[in-house]
Amino acid sequence: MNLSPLHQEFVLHFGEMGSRWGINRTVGQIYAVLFLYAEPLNAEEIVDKLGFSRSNVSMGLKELQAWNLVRLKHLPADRRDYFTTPDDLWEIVRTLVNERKKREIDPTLTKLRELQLQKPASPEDEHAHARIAELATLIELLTGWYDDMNTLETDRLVQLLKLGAAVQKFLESAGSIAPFIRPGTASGAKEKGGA
Amino acid sequence: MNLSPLHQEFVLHFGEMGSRWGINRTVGQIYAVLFLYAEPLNAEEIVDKLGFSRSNVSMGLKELQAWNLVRLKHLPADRRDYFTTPDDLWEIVRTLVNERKKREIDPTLTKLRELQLQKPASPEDEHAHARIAELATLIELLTGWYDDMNTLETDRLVQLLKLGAAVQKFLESAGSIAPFIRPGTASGAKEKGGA
DNA sequence: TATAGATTTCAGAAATTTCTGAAATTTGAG
DNA sequence: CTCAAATTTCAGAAATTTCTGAAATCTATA
Repeated sequence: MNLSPLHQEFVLHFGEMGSRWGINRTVGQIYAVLFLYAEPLNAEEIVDKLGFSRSNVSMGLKELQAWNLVRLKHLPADRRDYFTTPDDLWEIVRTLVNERKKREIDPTLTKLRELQLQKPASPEDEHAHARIAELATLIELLTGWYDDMNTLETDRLVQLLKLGAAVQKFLESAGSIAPFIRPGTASGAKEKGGA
Repeated sequence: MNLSPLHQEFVLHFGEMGSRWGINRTVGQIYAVLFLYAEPLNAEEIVDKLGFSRSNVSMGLKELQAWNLVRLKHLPADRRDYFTTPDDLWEIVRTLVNERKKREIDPTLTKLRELQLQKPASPEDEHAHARIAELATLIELLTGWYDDMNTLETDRLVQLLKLGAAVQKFLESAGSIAPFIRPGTASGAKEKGGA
């Protein structure tokens, strides 16, 4: 590995973590290198730094592109592809969450809705049905909230995050507010399942 | 597979998704079965329903316990272990997020802090350092916010989620509020990286 | 404390995923 | 259009993960 100790340690860690996420070690390391360097890198440079085969790097980059996690750049008078990660970390976070939602949540929601159409054929099915409905409602509430937050400008978002639970203060005086919320949203949420 | 069509379809889906998450197909399916049934199940019943080997089920249950995702129950005059998932879905969500945070975020934050102590040895290291610092700050902001929200009662949390981006309305009138926030928090956050 | 039922452990088999080198394809400059 | 550089594809090798059956361990109670 052709990296300074600082770079190397970061890259190795990201590789490890990569496998706890959906992506694999190689992809994690490639991302880490791109993340750390100010300048865009081409595939050959990544090969040099990480010591993977050229084809492996190619596949890794392809996967990162599928995740929208890297940007493709071109330098004048050089037809190789160069890659970077966005400078703005919030852009990265948004992409990451969007993509994970797309892969890990949305298909489940679709499936749950589909299952809700099936006619239950036994008391056990009835119960499963209720459970599935509850789960769908909850996921809709969460993803609806997320989509909503995602429309906020970063500065606003950061303001809210810093506010944290203090935002709750407003809810106390919110008897006056609740009525303002358009009623037909992800809201329908059960008041709390029937334990 | 010894399951009604409804159960089976849900279980298979969860198995698939399980592998997109950190857990594997088997564990996902075991969880799915426990989630759907009102009554606690013992290992043998799971073997019967899913057709895995007894030892595989044993390992799967152990992993689910390590994730805190199942509860152990005992029936009178029966010394087998019975397993369920919590009735309250919010409890499940909280556990899930807590555990993923513990496994996927916290170790990275620790590592980043550790790397920040290293002395940069080149201009490239300087840049990497800045990047790492920025990332650490952002993660601290997010996890700080999460910890904060996690202290809220479920009802409050749901209220806030339903409010969604509308909560932003308060920020407009928040010149008056910002000062109230204790200053020494995850807040220090850079105003927005230096693109 | 002996024993039968329940659970866990573990080494190797099976399955899956990742990685490579070689060959094929794409691309742009001349 | 041709050629050389750059990238992608792909079949099989290597590595890793998952799964199993058999043996070991644990545990409640008679």
